[in-house]
Amino acid sequence: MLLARYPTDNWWPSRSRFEVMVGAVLVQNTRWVNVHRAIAALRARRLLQPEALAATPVDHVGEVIRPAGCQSVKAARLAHLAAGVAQAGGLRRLARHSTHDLRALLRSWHGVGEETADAILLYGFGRPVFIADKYARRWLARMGLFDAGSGAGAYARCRRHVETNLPWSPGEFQALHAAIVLHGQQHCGPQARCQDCCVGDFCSFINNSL
DNA sequence: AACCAGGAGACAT
DNA sequence: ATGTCTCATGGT
Repeated sequence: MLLARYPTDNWWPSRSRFEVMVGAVLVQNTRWVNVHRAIAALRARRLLQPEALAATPVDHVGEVIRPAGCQSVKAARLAHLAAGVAQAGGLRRLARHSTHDLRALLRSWHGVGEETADAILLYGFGRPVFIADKYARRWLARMGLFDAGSGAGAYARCRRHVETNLPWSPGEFQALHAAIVLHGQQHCGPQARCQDCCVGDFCSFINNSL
């Protein structure tokens, strides 16, 4: 019924692991429609593979991904992604790491922060990870379920709290994240007070689980 | 016409 | 250790 209220079928459309990684960087502070255009442009030039991307001048990549915004910043970050994959020995080798080690490795790449790393872990590598992003922390706090505060470490504290109390499968965590973001975008923005929207099946279900 | 998006890093206090 | 600024395009 969580899926019934907030359908999450193609929340993160992708054809490959590396495409998820690229999308995770491109979507930073950006709407997905614009990311989709940039990814389509990359695909048209066959740049959705680490080797091809690494061999392409950063400025050219920036031109290709322009619809996603912040082109110079993101082009550099994509270059770091490609270089990181190569240095790690390829995607197959990457996938063999434990979730903890893989997170640390992704986080060591310039431009991959906490949320981007977890998005890659969850949607790219199918690991059971809770993305404790801005929407999730605000929603959990407003529901009175968990207030991670606003200081440093809030993200990790919130993520661990949910993961230790909600032993869900990767697919369920994927649906949960999508539902929280959709819920936040539609009913519960920064200025909205989040009232009636939080008393349905969805919220009570999560409420009972935490 | 301002304002902001499915963030992260640099920088000033 | 905690705020503020910047990146930049495209939609409201």
